[in-house]
This record gives sequence, C-alpha cells and structure tokens, in this order.
Amino acid sequence: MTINLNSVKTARGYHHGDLRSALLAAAEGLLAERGVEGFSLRETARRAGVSPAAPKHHFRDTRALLTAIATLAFEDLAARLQAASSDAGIDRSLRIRAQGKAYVRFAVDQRARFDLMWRVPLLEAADEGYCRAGDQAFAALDSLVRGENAEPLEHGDPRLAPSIACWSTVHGFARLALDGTFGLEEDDIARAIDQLLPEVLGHLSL
Amino acid sequence: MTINLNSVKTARGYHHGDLRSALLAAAEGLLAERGVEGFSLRETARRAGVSPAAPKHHFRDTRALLTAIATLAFEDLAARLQAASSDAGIDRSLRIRAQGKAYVRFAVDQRARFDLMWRVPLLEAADEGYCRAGDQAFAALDSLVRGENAEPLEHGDPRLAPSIACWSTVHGFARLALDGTFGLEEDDIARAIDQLLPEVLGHLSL
DNA sequence: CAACTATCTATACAGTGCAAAGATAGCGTA
DNA sequence: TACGCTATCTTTGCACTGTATAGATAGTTG
Repeated sequence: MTINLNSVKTARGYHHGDLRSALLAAAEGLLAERGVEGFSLRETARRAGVSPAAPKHHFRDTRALLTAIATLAFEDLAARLQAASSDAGIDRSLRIRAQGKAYVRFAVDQRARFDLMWRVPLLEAADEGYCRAGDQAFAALDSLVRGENAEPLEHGDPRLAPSIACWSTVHGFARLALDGTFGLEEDDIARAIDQLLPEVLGHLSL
Repeated sequence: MTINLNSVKTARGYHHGDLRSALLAAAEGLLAERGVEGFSLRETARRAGVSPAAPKHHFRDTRALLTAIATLAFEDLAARLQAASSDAGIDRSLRIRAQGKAYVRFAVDQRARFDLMWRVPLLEAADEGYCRAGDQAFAALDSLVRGENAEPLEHGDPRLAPSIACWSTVHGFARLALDGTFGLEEDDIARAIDQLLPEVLGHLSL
C-alpha cells in the first residue's frame, strides 16, 4: 500500500512510530533546559522513551543529531529575519534596525539553539544542509544591506564588507549580551535590545 | 627559615615542586591542541605526571581551573590591546584600528583561550578575578573610544554605547571568522584581518 | 506464509568528573 | 633530634558519557 511515501518520511508506524522526530523534539527540549554544555544523547534517548543506542539508526552519532538541530535553527532564523524586515515597511534603515532586533531577540529567546549554531566542533561543519541554511540566513541580511537586486557574490568577495560589518556588529552584540559581558541579567537584556541596540546600530554607516 | 614567602607562592619543593603552575601549563597546552571541547581534567593531570585527583588541592574542580586560565587570557588580552594602541601613534582613528586588529589577531592566534574566555557555563562567572580581568580588557577599548580622561561609568550606562558598538563589531567579526561563517580557511583569515577588517571598521562612526 | 530488513534492546568498553579514604613528605615545635 | 601535624598526592570507586557490537522483534515484501 505504501501510503505517505513522500510525506516527510514520518509516521511509518514502526516500533516507536516516529522516533526521528521524537528525538529531535526531545533534544530541543533538553537543550532548552540545560544548554549545549548540559546536552547528552543518552538523556535524549531516555526522554524519547527509548534505549541508549536507538538513535543510531536515525543519526549516525551525536554530531549528526546536533547538526540537524542547528540546521533547523538556521532556517528558523532566516525566516524570522525575512519576516522582520518585511514587516518593517520600506525604509531601508528601519528595516535594517528591525532585522537586527529580530536577530538579537532570536539569540536571547532561544539561547541554546543560538549557541549550538556556531559550536562548530560539535557539528558536521561540512554538512550540506547546515551550510545552505547558514548561507540562507546571511542572504536575508545581505539582500537588505546591498539591495534586493544586487548580484549574488562569492564567499570572500570584498564587496560583501558592508553586510559583514552589519552582521558582525549584531552578532557580536548578541554574543556579548548572552555571555554576560555587559554585566546584564536575564531581564535587563530585553531593555538593552530596545535601548542599547538601536544606539549601537546608529554608529553603523551602511 | 621560610624562604620565598612572598615569591608568587611557587617552588616550595613539595612532592611535585609546583604542581599548580604545571597544571596551568599542561591545561593551556591541552587546550591549544584539542580546543575547549577536547579538554579534560584527567588528561591535564596525566600530562603534569600526576594522579587524576591530584589537581583537587590546587583547583576545587574543573571549572576553577578553567576560570583561572580564562582570567589569565583576559589579562593577556588587555595587555595586548594596550600595547597595540600605544604603538599606533596618537591618531585616534588609527589607534582604534590597531586595537581592533590586535583583538582579532589574539582571537585567531589563541583560538582555544579566546573560546574559553566566553564559555560561561564552564566557568565560575562570578569569580572576582575573572570579572576584573574582563573589565580591564574592556577598559582598554573604552578609554580609547571615549577618551583617556572620560569618567568611569557603571556597567549599564547608555553613554557606553559607542564603546559597546566598537566592541560588538570587532568581537562579532572575530567570532564569525573563527566559526567559519565567512567560509574562510585557517590561512585566509590572516588576509581577512588585513583587508576585510579595516573595511568593516570603516563602516563604524565613533 | 516465509524471508528479509529496518528498527530497537542489551551489553560492553573506554573515557569522563568528582568524592572519599589512605599514604607520605616536609614543616614547625618541643 | 624526635614528634606530631598538615598539605600534598595516590588509590579506589561511583555515576555518567558516547559509541560499538550482537541479538531480538516488528512490518513489509515476495
């Protein structure tokens, strides 16, 4: 009968039903609770109600699982960046600010995922989907800074400088805020996003 | 007799001689080789030629050791930032560029230490020395951006915005470069520091 | 209905951080 | 000089990790 042949390969009705998704969900939950440092594959399996070695059939090893999650996170980020600039009207400067805000908010609201996205030693950095999702997120920013119709550029092209400058500033701000370098508690950060960040972006001429 | 009473508390001539320093050295070496993710206290002890539990008397646990290393790294960074701006003459803009370059170069040349400095979950974030060293590094940049004689400000003061903007940009650039987001290999990064970074900093109006 | 394969379990191994208890070296003091 | 004391280090043990292997089982397919 083979129903659901091209339906995201889920719900085949096996022992577990859909372990792959269950593992991803459990892993995301665990990450949110304990952060990247507190993550463990065994605990993930435990939460999915399955034996320690069960994940092996769906993810070669821990890195593969984490890479899948990081990829999803990048896709999520890209979508949010797109949405943020779309919702901000047509003024370029306003759109850039809105996107920067969305970036930092993503980082703060989804700390563990954000941490993971750049924890390269824990990931398969060469994975195709992971790279593509990352490029996709950058493209959201780049098409805003350099213009919608600007020609796509190679990875090291010097004409990317403005976009990279913008990205560096926003990314650095997010990281420093998350890592407590500004001496901000969890609650202060929300205020920092509304007050400090716009001022910081004001020092950027693009 | 008690010689060496106030001589950095080293070389007391005990079982090992100076295990504390030996552990720090071994740990730094291990970090440089395997990165933060590959670090292990037991391997550190092994390299210092000592039993797995020996470090306990000098560092309460792994976090304490890593915090000590991160603190040293921050002090090192602060010194380099100071030196870089001093060596760059008197032109403010040139000094800022020189300091930014020194910052990124530090991050690239001492990757593992730089990673560790902000890996808060692995550190005792409240440790006094650690916080002080961090502030010290920031002060090196702040006194350059806001002026040597500017009054010292509290941690959340909005007048810090220009310094934070500068720091965010440089820090973000370093992180993105290290984490491979620019698609640069190890070797390309050196070129990026000389060519891309100045251009990026050019987009910053301080 | 039989065979086959994907999926999951059980078990095992090397490694980790850390705690607790025992050995020992060098100090101060009598 | 001899005694005891304490800081230093070793040994042992526990719970945990990731991953490899072999075996059980459920669903599908011929």
